[in-house]
Amino acid sequence: MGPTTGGKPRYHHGDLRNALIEAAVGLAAEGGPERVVLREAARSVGVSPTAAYRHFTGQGDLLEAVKIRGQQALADSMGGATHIRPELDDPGEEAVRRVKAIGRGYVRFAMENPGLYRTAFCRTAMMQNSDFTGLEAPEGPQFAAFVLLSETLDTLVATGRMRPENRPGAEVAAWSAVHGLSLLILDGPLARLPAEQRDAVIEQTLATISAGLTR
Amino acid sequence: MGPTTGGKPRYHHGDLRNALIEAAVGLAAEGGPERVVLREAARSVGVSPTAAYRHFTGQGDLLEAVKIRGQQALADSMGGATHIRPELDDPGEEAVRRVKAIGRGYVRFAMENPGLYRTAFCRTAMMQNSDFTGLEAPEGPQFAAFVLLSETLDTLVATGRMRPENRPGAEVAAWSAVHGLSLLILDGPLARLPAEQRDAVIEQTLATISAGLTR
DNA sequence: TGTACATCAGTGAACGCGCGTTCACTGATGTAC
DNA sequence: TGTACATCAGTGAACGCGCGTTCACTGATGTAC
Repeated sequence: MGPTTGGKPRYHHGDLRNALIEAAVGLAAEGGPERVVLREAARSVGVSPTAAYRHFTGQGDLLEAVKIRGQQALADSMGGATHIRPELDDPGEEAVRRVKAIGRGYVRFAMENPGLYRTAFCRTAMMQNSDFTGLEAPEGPQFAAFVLLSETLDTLVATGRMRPENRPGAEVAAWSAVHGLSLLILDGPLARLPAEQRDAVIEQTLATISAGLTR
Repeated sequence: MGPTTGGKPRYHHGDLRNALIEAAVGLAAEGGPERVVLREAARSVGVSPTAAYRHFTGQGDLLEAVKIRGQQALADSMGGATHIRPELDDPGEEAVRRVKAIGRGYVRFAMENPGLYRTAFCRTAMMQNSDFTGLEAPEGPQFAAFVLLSETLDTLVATGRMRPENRPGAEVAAWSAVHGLSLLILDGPLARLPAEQRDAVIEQTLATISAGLTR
């Protein structure tokens, strides 16, 4: 049952936690993690700030929830980027193509959702509580993209495109490249690059990293 | 003439602008860009907040100055990382070694100076005023590291290690990899990696990107 | 060398702001009998 | 089916905080004559 059933606002919202997160995601999309302001999220839902404390321990807790949503959105977007038919006949070619497609999806998401992307990678106090170290595939939908990348890299090995001794840590190399590229485009010197040159530089970086992985 | 000449504080500081920047750099080193607080910098220099407005248009201007200092510190650190004697006999080998050394210096600086590193790449309003687009070598000591990288990549081509058609945009690929790696280590999932594995992953990433550049 | 005066570089008090958070509370809901 | 009561989910006012910034000012410095 939705919160607005009946059309009139009710004293009990019904799904306030989610409504607050969605409002906060909207704020993050507009202005990044520093725009995730508890009072403003409450305001835009039409509820007193105090009400938020029934559902979150505080502002940091809300931000953490938004961060996870951002990670999920990134994962979803990247998943979509690899579904391009038809697949190439050669499975090795196909795996290489997929690695690049994943990277392209990553950078595109960052460019299309800069505030949310920044929020997905912002510093938070909760960080040390996670057991994800970037090397193994963890549980949870927000890590789906990482799993997708890992599997594709495995295929690279299985098809003889990547040497097995280069496999460990390959996720990190790939991730580093697209993450760094995204941030240089969003916040760094590449921000002022014309779209055409920017796209060329993205392709060049994807080519370089995939060539390195298949060395 | 230094500001503390004579030992007693004087009404006219003599070098307040620099003193404020240095205090602010210290704050940035402790807690990143959000710790760069005009009032606190003034406090630690022993001067009223208002005095800062004789030397900066406001907090953003001070932060910008700190950011440039951070970029300079990074450049200095990286420059030092390449000065390893003896050079290798083969100039091609030597250029490859230098590319990796530059990257290693970059990541090490980030790990040793996390707050300052973050500040060097933080978003500021001034950003769009710069004419540095990440493709050409600009003026100024804070870009020395970029110039160093460019020259080394040129050497890679000159010695036949890199194909000329891969040269354009190569800085971006290299920079993206070490920038992304640094941030994943500082703020991301790699933060909780044991030092040994972390170092292995750094070397693996440097190997991958340099292999990609010399494809 | 001395003096008047413009200019420079500081002071100190105050402002408004919006935040996160806490407090005592009340309206709505659901459950035991 | 009705009623008493515990519990849940909200309200509204208030707090302290520290920030960036502005205002009218004063002490120090340097320069023209």
